[in-house]
Amino acid sequence: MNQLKLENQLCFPFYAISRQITALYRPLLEPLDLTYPQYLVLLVLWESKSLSVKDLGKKLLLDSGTLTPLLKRMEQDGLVIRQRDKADERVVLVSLTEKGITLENEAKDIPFKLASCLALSMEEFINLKAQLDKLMETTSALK
Amino acid sequence: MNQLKLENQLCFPFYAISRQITALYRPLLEPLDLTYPQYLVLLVLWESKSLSVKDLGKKLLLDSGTLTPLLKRMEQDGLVIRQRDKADERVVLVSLTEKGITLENEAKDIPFKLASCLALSMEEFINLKAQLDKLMETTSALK
DNA sequence: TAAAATTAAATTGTAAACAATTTAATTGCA
DNA sequence: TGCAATTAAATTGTTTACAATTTAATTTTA
Repeated sequence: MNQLKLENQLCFPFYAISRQITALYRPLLEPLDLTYPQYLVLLVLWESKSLSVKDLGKKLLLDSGTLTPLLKRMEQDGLVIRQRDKADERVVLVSLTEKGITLENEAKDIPFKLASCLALSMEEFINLKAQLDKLMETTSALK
Repeated sequence: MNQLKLENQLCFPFYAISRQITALYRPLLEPLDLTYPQYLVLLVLWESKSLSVKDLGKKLLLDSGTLTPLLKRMEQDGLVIRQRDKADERVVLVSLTEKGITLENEAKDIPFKLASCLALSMEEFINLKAQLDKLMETTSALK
Protein backbone atom coordinates (compact mmCIF):
# COMPACT_ATOMS: atom_id res chain seq x y z
CA MET A 1 0.00 0.00 0.00
CA ASN A 2 1.36 3.39 -0.99
CA GLN A 3 1.36 5.45 2.19
CA LEU A 4 1.85 8.64 0.20
CA LYS A 5 -1.54 8.33 -1.47
CA LEU A 6 -4.08 10.80 -0.20
CA GLU A 7 -6.75 8.13 0.14
CA ASN A 8 -4.55 6.05 2.43
CA GLN A 9 -3.99 8.87 4.87
CA LEU A 10 -5.65 8.99 8.26
CA CYS A 11 -4.72 12.62 8.81
CA PHE A 12 -6.38 14.06 5.74
CA PRO A 13 -9.87 12.99 6.89
CA PHE A 14 -9.28 14.80 10.17
CA TYR A 15 -8.26 17.94 8.33
CA ALA A 16 -11.14 17.70 5.87
CA ILE A 17 -13.87 16.67 8.32
CA SER A 18 -12.85 19.41 10.73
CA ARG A 19 -13.36 22.00 8.02
CA GLN A 20 -16.57 20.37 6.82
CA ILE A 21 -17.97 20.43 10.33
CA THR A 22 -17.08 24.11 10.67
CA ALA A 23 -18.94 24.66 7.41
CA LEU A 24 -21.99 22.89 8.88
CA TYR A 25 -21.88 25.13 11.93
CA ARG A 26 -21.69 28.28 9.81
CA PRO A 27 -25.38 28.59 8.89
CA LEU A 28 -26.34 27.68 12.47
CA LEU A 29 -24.00 30.24 14.01
CA GLU A 30 -24.50 33.01 11.48
CA PRO A 31 -27.85 34.11 12.97
CA LEU A 32 -26.03 34.52 16.28
CA ASP A 33 -23.21 36.41 14.61
CA LEU A 34 -20.65 33.89 15.80
CA THR A 35 -17.76 32.05 14.22
CA TYR A 36 -17.00 28.49 15.32
CA PRO A 37 -13.99 29.43 17.50
CA GLN A 38 -16.07 32.18 19.10
CA TYR A 39 -18.80 29.62 19.79
CA LEU A 40 -16.21 27.38 21.44
CA VAL A 41 -15.16 30.24 23.72
CA LEU A 42 -18.78 30.71 24.70
CA LEU A 43 -19.23 26.99 25.37
CA VAL A 44 -16.40 27.21 27.88
CA LEU A 45 -17.60 30.44 29.46
CA TRP A 46 -21.17 29.17 29.82
CA GLU A 47 -19.67 26.47 32.04
CA SER A 48 -17.43 28.69 34.13
CA LYS A 49 -18.25 32.30 34.87
CA SER A 50 -14.79 33.72 34.45
CA LEU A 51 -11.57 32.34 33.08
CA SER A 52 -8.08 33.57 32.32
CA VAL A 53 -6.85 33.65 28.73
CA LYS A 54 -4.39 30.99 29.80
CA ASP A 55 -7.07 28.61 31.10
CA LEU A 56 -9.27 29.25 28.10
CA GLY A 57 -6.30 28.33 25.96
CA LYS A 58 -5.75 25.14 27.91
CA LYS A 59 -9.32 24.03 27.28
CA LEU A 60 -9.40 24.96 23.60
CA LEU A 61 -5.73 24.20 22.87
CA LEU A 62 -5.17 27.72 21.58
CA ASP A 63 -2.45 30.20 22.49
CA SER A 64 -2.65 33.90 23.25
CA GLY A 65 -1.62 34.71 19.69
CA THR A 66 -4.94 33.28 18.55
CA LEU A 67 -7.05 34.12 21.58
CA THR A 68 -6.12 37.75 22.15
CA PRO A 69 -7.44 39.04 18.81
CA LEU A 70 -10.38 36.63 18.92
CA LEU A 71 -11.40 37.83 22.38
CA LYS A 72 -10.95 41.45 21.38
CA ARG A 73 -13.42 40.92 18.55
CA MET A 74 -15.84 39.25 20.94
CA GLU A 75 -15.43 42.17 23.32
CA GLN A 76 -16.18 44.59 20.49
CA ASP A 77 -19.29 42.57 19.71
CA GLY A 78 -20.35 42.97 23.33
CA LEU A 79 -20.14 39.27 24.19
CA VAL A 80 -17.33 39.24 26.74
CA ILE A 81 -15.44 41.50 29.10
CA ARG A 82 -11.65 41.36 29.42
CA GLN A 83 -10.10 42.69 32.58
CA ARG A 84 -6.76 42.36 34.30
CA ASP A 85 -6.80 40.25 37.43
CA LYS A 86 -6.32 42.60 40.41
CA ALA A 87 -4.47 39.86 42.27
CA ASP A 88 -2.02 39.24 39.42
CA GLU A 89 -1.79 41.93 36.79
CA ARG A 90 -0.25 39.54 34.27
CA VAL A 91 -3.54 37.66 34.02
CA VAL A 92 -6.49 38.77 31.90
CA LEU A 93 -9.82 37.42 33.07
CA VAL A 94 -12.53 36.86 30.49
CA SER A 95 -16.16 36.86 31.53
CA LEU A 96 -19.55 37.04 29.83
CA THR A 97 -21.65 40.12 29.38
CA GLU A 98 -25.42 39.94 29.75
CA LYS A 99 -25.60 39.51 25.99
CA GLY A 100 -23.10 36.64 26.14
CA ILE A 101 -25.10 34.93 28.87
CA THR A 102 -28.36 35.36 26.96
CA LEU A 103 -26.91 33.71 23.89
CA GLU A 104 -26.78 30.32 25.63
CA ASN A 105 -30.51 29.94 25.31
CA GLU A 106 -30.43 30.80 21.61
CA ALA A 107 -27.66 28.28 21.04
CA LYS A 108 -29.15 25.36 22.88
CA ASP A 109 -30.52 23.64 19.77
CA ILE A 110 -27.28 23.83 17.82
CA PRO A 111 -25.67 20.61 19.10
CA PHE A 112 -28.77 18.62 18.16
CA LYS A 113 -29.10 20.23 14.76
CA LEU A 114 -25.48 19.54 14.05
CA ALA A 115 -25.58 15.99 15.34
CA SER A 116 -28.47 15.27 13.00
CA CYS A 117 -26.33 16.41 10.04
CA LEU A 118 -23.72 13.83 10.91
CA ALA A 119 -26.24 10.99 10.64
CA LEU A 120 -24.62 8.80 13.28
CA SER A 121 -26.46 6.32 15.45
CA MET A 122 -26.08 6.84 19.18
CA GLU A 123 -23.81 3.82 19.25
CA GLU A 124 -21.62 5.12 16.44
CA PHE A 125 -21.51 8.53 18.10
CA ILE A 126 -20.35 7.13 21.44
CA ASN A 127 -17.90 4.76 19.82
CA LEU A 128 -16.36 7.48 17.65
CA LYS A 129 -16.22 9.94 20.53
CA ALA A 130 -14.31 7.41 22.63
CA GLN A 131 -11.77 6.87 19.87
CA LEU A 132 -11.33 10.59 19.34
CA ASP A 133 -10.91 11.24 23.06
CA LYS A 134 -8.23 8.55 23.20
CA LEU A 135 -6.43 9.98 20.19
CA MET A 136 -6.68 13.48 21.59
CA GLU A 137 -5.05 12.27 24.77
CA THR A 138 -2.20 10.81 22.75
CA THR A 139 -1.62 13.89 20.65
CA SER A 140 -1.97 16.29 23.59
CA ALA A 141 0.71 14.41 25.48
CA LEU A 142 3.17 14.98 22.61
CA LYS A 143 3.05 18.76 22.96
CA MET B 1 -26.34 15.33 29.61
CA ASN B 2 -25.66 18.98 28.81
CA GLN B 3 -25.01 19.09 25.06
CA LEU B 4 -23.52 22.57 25.38
CA LYS B 5 -20.60 21.30 27.46
CA LEU B 6 -17.33 21.23 25.59
CA GLU B 7 -16.53 17.74 26.80
CA ASN B 8 -19.76 16.35 25.39
CA GLN B 9 -19.07 17.67 21.91
CA LEU B 10 -18.03 15.42 19.05
CA CYS B 11 -17.01 18.32 16.84
CA PHE B 12 -14.45 19.86 19.15
CA PRO B 13 -12.22 16.77 19.06
CA PHE B 14 -12.19 16.95 15.30
CA TYR B 15 -11.19 20.59 15.42
CA ALA B 16 -8.56 19.99 18.08
CA ILE B 17 -7.11 16.76 16.71
CA SER B 18 -6.87 18.25 13.25
CA ARG B 19 -4.73 21.07 14.61
CA GLN B 20 -2.71 18.72 16.80
CA ILE B 21 -1.94 16.51 13.82
CA THR B 22 -0.85 19.52 11.81
CA ALA B 23 1.44 20.37 14.70
CA LEU B 24 2.89 16.85 14.57
CA TYR B 25 3.57 17.24 10.86
CA ARG B 26 5.32 20.57 11.35
CA PRO B 27 8.72 19.27 12.51
CA LEU B 28 8.59 16.55 9.84
CA LEU B 29 7.73 18.98 7.05
CA GLU B 30 9.91 21.84 8.17
CA PRO B 31 13.13 20.28 6.79
CA LEU B 32 11.37 20.08 3.42
CA ASP B 33 10.19 23.67 3.74
CA LEU B 34 6.56 22.64 3.45
CA THR B 35 3.37 23.47 5.29
CA TYR B 36 0.74 20.77 5.75
CA PRO B 37 -1.60 22.08 3.02
CA GLN B 38 1.37 22.33 0.66
CA TYR B 39 2.26 18.72 1.51
CA LEU B 40 -1.31 17.69 0.66
CA VAL B 41 -1.01 19.36 -2.74
CA LEU B 42 2.17 17.41 -3.35
CA LEU B 43 0.53 14.13 -2.27
CA VAL B 44 -2.06 14.68 -4.98
CA LEU B 45 0.42 15.77 -7.62
CA TRP B 46 2.72 12.83 -6.94
CA GLU B 47 -0.21 10.65 -7.94
CA SER B 48 -1.21 12.55 -11.08
CA LYS B 49 1.27 14.45 -13.18
CA SER B 50 -0.88 17.48 -13.88
CA LEU B 51 -4.16 18.73 -12.46
CA SER B 52 -6.36 21.76 -12.78
CA VAL B 53 -6.90 24.02 -9.77
CA LYS B 54 -10.50 22.87 -9.90
CA ASP B 55 -9.65 19.15 -9.68
CA LEU B 56 -7.06 19.79 -6.99
CA GLY B 57 -9.77 21.58 -5.07
CA LYS B 58 -12.15 18.67 -5.50
CA LYS B 59 -9.62 16.28 -3.99
CA LEU B 60 -8.61 18.51 -1.10
CA LEU B 61 -12.01 20.17 -0.61
CA LEU B 62 -10.49 23.61 -1.05
CA ASP B 63 -11.60 26.46 -3.29
CA SER B 64 -9.60 28.77 -5.52
CA GLY B 65 -9.58 31.43 -2.82
CA THR B 66 -7.37 29.14 -0.77
CA LEU B 67 -5.56 27.34 -3.56
CA THR B 68 -4.53 30.26 -5.76
CA PRO B 69 -2.32 31.98 -3.17
CA LEU B 70 -1.10 28.61 -1.84
CA LEU B 71 -0.07 27.47 -5.33
CA LYS B 72 1.56 30.82 -6.04
CA ARG B 73 3.72 30.36 -2.96
CA MET B 74 4.61 26.84 -4.07
CA GLU B 75 5.46 28.19 -7.50
CA GLN B 76 7.71 30.81 -5.94
CA ASP B 77 9.40 28.05 -3.97
CA GLY B 78 10.04 26.23 -7.24
CA LEU B 79 7.83 23.23 -6.43
CA VAL B 80 5.12 23.55 -9.06
CA ILE B 81 4.39 25.18 -12.38
CA ARG B 82 1.08 26.92 -13.07
CA GLN B 83 0.09 27.32 -16.70
CA ARG B 84 -3.15 28.08 -18.50
CA ASP B 85 -4.61 25.15 -20.40
CA LYS B 86 -4.17 25.84 -24.12
CA ALA B 87 -7.40 23.99 -24.86
CA ASP B 88 -9.40 26.06 -22.35
CA GLU B 89 -7.85 29.27 -21.17
CA ARG B 90 -10.07 29.41 -18.10
CA VAL B 91 -8.27 26.41 -16.66
CA VAL B 92 -4.94 26.60 -14.86
CA LEU B 93 -2.98 23.37 -14.88
CA VAL B 94 -0.66 22.67 -12.00
CA SER B 95 2.28 20.34 -12.44
CA LEU B 96 5.44 19.46 -10.57
CA THR B 97 8.89 20.82 -11.21
CA GLU B 98 11.93 18.59 -10.99
CA LYS B 99 12.32 19.81 -7.42
CA GLY B 100 8.73 18.93 -6.64
CA ILE B 101 9.18 15.43 -8.07
CA THR B 102 12.39 14.87 -6.15
CA LEU B 103 10.71 15.74 -2.87
CA GLU B 104 8.61 12.57 -2.97
CA ASN B 105 11.61 10.49 -2.03
CA GLU B 106 12.48 12.78 0.88
CA ALA B 107 8.89 12.60 2.12
CA LYS B 108 8.39 8.87 1.95
CA ASP B 109 9.08 8.25 5.65
CA ILE B 110 6.68 10.92 6.89
CA PRO B 111 3.49 8.83 6.95
CA PHE B 112 5.20 6.16 9.05
CA LYS B 113 6.77 8.66 11.41
CA LEU B 114 3.44 10.35 11.89
CA ALA B 115 1.51 7.11 12.30
CA SER B 116 3.89 6.11 15.08
CA CYS B 117 3.04 9.34 16.94
CA LEU B 118 -0.62 8.42 16.94
CA ALA B 119 0.09 5.14 18.77
CA LEU B 120 -2.75 3.22 17.15
CA SER B 121 -2.75 -0.51 16.54
CA MET B 122 -3.29 -1.57 12.93
CA GLU B 123 -6.78 -2.63 13.89
CA GLU B 124 -7.60 0.70 15.54
CA PHE B 125 -6.14 2.54 12.56
CA ILE B 126 -8.28 0.65 10.05
CA ASN B 127 -11.37 0.91 12.21
CA LEU B 128 -10.99 4.62 12.75
CA LYS B 129 -10.21 5.27 9.10
CA ALA B 130 -13.41 3.49 8.08
CA GLN B 131 -15.48 5.61 10.44
CA LEU B 132 -13.85 8.80 9.23
CA ASP B 133 -14.35 7.88 5.58
CA LYS B 134 -18.02 7.25 6.27
CA LEU B 135 -18.41 10.53 8.09
CA MET B 136 -16.57 12.36 5.35
CA GLU B 137 -18.99 10.94 2.83
CA THR B 138 -21.89 12.22 4.91
CA THR B 139 -20.51 15.71 5.35
CA SER B 140 -19.34 16.00 1.73
CA ALA B 141 -22.82 15.19 0.52
CA LEU B 142 -24.23 18.13 2.49
CA LYS B 143 -22.19 20.69 0.56
C1' DT C 1 16.42 42.28 48.90
C1' DA C 2 18.06 42.80 44.11
C1' DA C 3 18.99 40.49 39.94
C1' DA C 4 17.70 36.40 37.26
C1' DA C 5 14.24 33.37 35.82
C1' DT C 6 9.64 32.54 34.92
C1' DT C 7 5.03 33.54 33.58
C1' DA C 8 0.90 35.69 31.02
C1' DA C 9 -0.60 38.45 27.32
C1' DA C 10 0.18 41.03 23.59
C1' DT C 11 2.44 41.88 19.27
C1' DT C 12 4.46 40.89 14.70
C1' DG C 13 4.56 38.47 10.65
C1' DT C 14 3.17 34.63 7.67
C1' DA C 15 -0.02 31.18 5.88
C1' DA C 16 -4.33 29.22 5.65
C1' DA C 17 -9.52 29.23 5.03
C1' DC C 18 -13.51 30.98 3.04
C1' DA C 19 -17.50 34.11 1.63
C1' DA C 20 -18.44 37.21 -1.87
C1' DT C 21 -17.29 39.44 -5.90
C1' DT C 22 -14.84 40.12 -10.27
C1' DT C 23 -12.66 38.85 -14.58
C1' DA C 24 -12.19 36.29 -18.53
C1' DA C 25 -13.25 32.33 -21.34
C1' DT C 26 -16.47 29.00 -23.01
C1' DT C 27 -21.08 26.99 -23.84
C1' DG C 28 -25.68 26.88 -24.92
C1' DC C 29 -29.48 28.19 -27.17
C1' DA C 30 -32.80 31.56 -29.20
C1' DT D 1 -24.46 34.06 -35.35
C1' DG D 2 -24.80 36.54 -31.06
C1' DC D 3 -26.01 37.18 -26.55
C1' DA D 4 -27.14 35.14 -21.98
C1' DA D 5 -25.72 31.70 -18.79
C1' DT D 6 -22.13 29.09 -17.02
C1' DT D 7 -17.59 28.01 -15.60
C1' DA D 8 -12.66 28.55 -13.71
C1' DA D 9 -9.47 31.43 -11.42
C1' DA D 10 -8.33 35.34 -9.28
C1' DT D 11 -9.22 39.00 -6.09
C1' DT D 12 -10.86 41.29 -1.85
C1' DG D 13 -11.69 41.36 2.83
C1' DT D 14 -12.21 39.09 7.33
C1' DT D 15 -10.99 35.61 10.72
C1' DT D 16 -8.17 31.93 12.35
C1' DA D 17 -3.78 29.67 13.58
C1' DC D 18 0.72 29.78 15.16
C1' DA D 19 5.88 30.64 15.57
C1' DA D 20 8.75 33.97 17.47
C1' DT D 21 9.43 37.94 19.96
C1' DT D 22 8.29 41.60 23.24
C1' DT D 23 6.37 43.65 27.38
C1' DA D 24 5.20 43.69 31.93
C1' DA D 25 4.35 41.42 36.29
C1' DT D 26 5.57 37.98 39.62
C1' DT D 27 8.64 34.42 41.73
C1' DT D 28 12.81 32.44 42.71
C1' DT D 29 17.13 32.43 44.45
C1' DA D 30 21.78 33.95 45.19
